[in-house]
Amino acid sequence: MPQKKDPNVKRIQILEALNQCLQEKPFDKTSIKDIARKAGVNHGLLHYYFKNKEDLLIQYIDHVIDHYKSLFEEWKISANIETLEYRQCIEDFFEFMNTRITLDKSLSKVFIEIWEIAAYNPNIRSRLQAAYEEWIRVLTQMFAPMTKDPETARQTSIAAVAYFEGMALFSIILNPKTFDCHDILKRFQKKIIDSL
Amino acid sequence: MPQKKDPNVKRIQILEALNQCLQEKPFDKTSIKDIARKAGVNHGLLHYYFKNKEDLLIQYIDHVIDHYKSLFEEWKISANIETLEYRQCIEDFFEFMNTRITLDKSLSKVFIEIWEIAAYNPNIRSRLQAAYEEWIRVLTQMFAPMTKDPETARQTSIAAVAYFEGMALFSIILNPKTFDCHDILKRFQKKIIDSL
Amino acid sequence: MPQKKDPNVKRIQILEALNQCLQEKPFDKTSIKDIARKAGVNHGLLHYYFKNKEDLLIQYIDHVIDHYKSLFEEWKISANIETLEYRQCIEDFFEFMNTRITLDKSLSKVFIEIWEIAAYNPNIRSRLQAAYEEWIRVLTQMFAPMTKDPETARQTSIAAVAYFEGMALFSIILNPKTFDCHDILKRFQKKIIDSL
Amino acid sequence: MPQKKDPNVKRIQILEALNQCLQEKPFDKTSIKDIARKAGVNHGLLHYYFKNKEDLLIQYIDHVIDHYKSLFEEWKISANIETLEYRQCIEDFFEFMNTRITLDKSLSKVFIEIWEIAAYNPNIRSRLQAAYEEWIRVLTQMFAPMTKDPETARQTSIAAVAYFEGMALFSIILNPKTFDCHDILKRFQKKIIDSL
DNA sequence: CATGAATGAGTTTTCATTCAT
DNA sequence: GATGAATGAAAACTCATTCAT
Repeated sequence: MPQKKDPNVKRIQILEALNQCLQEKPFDKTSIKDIARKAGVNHGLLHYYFKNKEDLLIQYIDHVIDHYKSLFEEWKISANIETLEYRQCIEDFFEFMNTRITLDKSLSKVFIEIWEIAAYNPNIRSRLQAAYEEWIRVLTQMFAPMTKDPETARQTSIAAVAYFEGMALFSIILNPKTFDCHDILKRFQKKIIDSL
Repeated sequence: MPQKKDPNVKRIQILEALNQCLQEKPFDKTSIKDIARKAGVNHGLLHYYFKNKEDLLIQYIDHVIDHYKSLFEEWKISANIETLEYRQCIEDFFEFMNTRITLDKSLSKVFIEIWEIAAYNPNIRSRLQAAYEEWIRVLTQMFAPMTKDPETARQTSIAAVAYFEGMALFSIILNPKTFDCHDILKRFQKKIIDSL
Repeated sequence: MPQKKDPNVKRIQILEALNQCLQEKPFDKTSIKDIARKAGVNHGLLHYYFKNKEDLLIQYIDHVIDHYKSLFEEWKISANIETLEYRQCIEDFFEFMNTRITLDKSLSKVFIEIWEIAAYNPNIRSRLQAAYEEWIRVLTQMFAPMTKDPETARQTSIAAVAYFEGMALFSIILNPKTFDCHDILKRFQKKIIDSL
Repeated sequence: MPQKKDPNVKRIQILEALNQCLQEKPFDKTSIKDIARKAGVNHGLLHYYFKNKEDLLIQYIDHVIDHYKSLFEEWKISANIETLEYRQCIEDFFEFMNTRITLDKSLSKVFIEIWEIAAYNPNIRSRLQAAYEEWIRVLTQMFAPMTKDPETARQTSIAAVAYFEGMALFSIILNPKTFDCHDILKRFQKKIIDSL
């Protein structure tokens, strides 16, 4: 017996199709028909689920950010934060970040695309800002017990996230043969912790 | 009587027009006519100076990178590197980077656009790689005398440049009221130097 | 317990919804979904009650013409025609026309739309012709006792109806502040009667 | 040797193509490609000469109204108005109206279309209003010397134009076999003149 | 060199219609 | 009867590119 149709199923199927398309072409060069083809649905249907291409984009970016967040929630549960020392907790978190986010090439590629869109589109930018602010806030809370003042914790967080994003960028842009991304990430994460 | 015009004059006029256009719209949404209008020339002429839109883009990116490099050459001359201590030299270079490049918002905006294009276009990507490689090499040479081994110098360079690019990104994406970009840049540049 | 619903109830509900839609947009720019929304029914249902959009249009126009006719029948009953003089009867009829039809702005607006459709669609045109023919016939009968020959009565009827339709058009198209539609209508209706 | 190209030549060629299209289909059902085909030009060119379909429509309607006006100017010159009696002048003008405008079926068909568009589009409506106001003003000036007060002249003009437009409508909508449009027009034009 | 008219491919979007549930 | 997901045709519009002048 077919279960009751959840309109979200197809909505997410389309968002995932867009995600795949963004591995090949930037959003502006990806046509509605490209996405529909990849999703295996009729292109007209995209306009049934999404008001227009911009709406699809916004929902996609929210979806990516949500994915990000749920990865973090997942980690929090499995990491048993309460049982860890401050330092250990940060180290674990960095490792989670590295393997699940910063070095996830398809995620990084998508994020370069999102940065560019956000640079020109204030609506998208404010959504992205909120996500970064939250990420920075989480990190600030982790750093706080180890720093002499909250401002230092916040500044370190911003610098750390900037560093991660720069490395994510390089993982896509630079020739992977010429440097070991994970290695460099870890080395300077250690320095960040030591410097607190 | 005016002597024969240098075809480069108009070529660069067009490239600068594109630069201005990119402050408003991404390349894919900027039409040939937009650029021609901003350059004050007929749109048909763009196809005389550039084979096609992609060729214009490539020449533009080369032009941006050249601009970058000449900024650096300029600094090298005015900084009297030979007369400086290692540490002082690096500090001066960082300050030059910060004020002339990383915190130049219009340059950062353009770079976000170039990253995105490079992420999808191997031809552009290899050009961008070469520029980053050179930049990293310059920094590595500066760091080398202060580190115990060349690998450390190179890794530190990559991490430093990643950090700068991340901060450039944040200067465009994040709300400028919520953090002081220059302040954070300087603070962690000091840490980088100390850690060598 | 509700008895079986009369399918006509919903049919007319849809036709009335179309009538409302036509106050805002022409038929070609009114979508099936617009009409369904205004009628408070599912859009798929429109294809149960009407073969297609053209069929809906035809039924709508028949419905408007029927409405017209029943207005007239209503008037005939309440006016006690038999008790009136010829002249009085015509004057009363004109007044009924003016207030209930010609100066009913929403009706006039719909009629301008119907004229346009009829101009291009022979099927609609023949329906509209029949309605005008009947209207002209009614008027001819009223005029006949006062004219020297039936042909004069008929020609006067046609001219009179053309005049009314022209004034209905002007009530929608011209700036209402620049002329008093009712005033002009009455003045020349008097002349028509006098000229018989 | 080809004469210098006047961009108006092609512009008007396109407007005339639209005019032909409007004999077959209403504007909303006429596609840009239909018009381009009839004009014998590429459809993309229509967007070169006209900002969009609405702009094309507006220019078309202005063109029709201008055509109307130049017909009138032409008549004024050939009619030797100054040499005519008031009554003769009006009679001549009515005859000009009948043969060149009211009974020009293709013009009437187009006007029914314009009425409909004007009923829904305030921009078009105000253009049409201006044209009717001018026409009414011209007629008012002709009537004025023969009426006891200017208001009567104006009201008679409005009624007369309404009558002509109603007859133009009937020339398209009613079965031409059932009445003689020109005959009826003339008969009641005479009555109008007599009643002044 | 410079102009701007002309082309045609490609894009988003709308919408009547169908149909399984 | 009623619903809403799904389809596909057709529309307006954009734009890089070409080319005659």
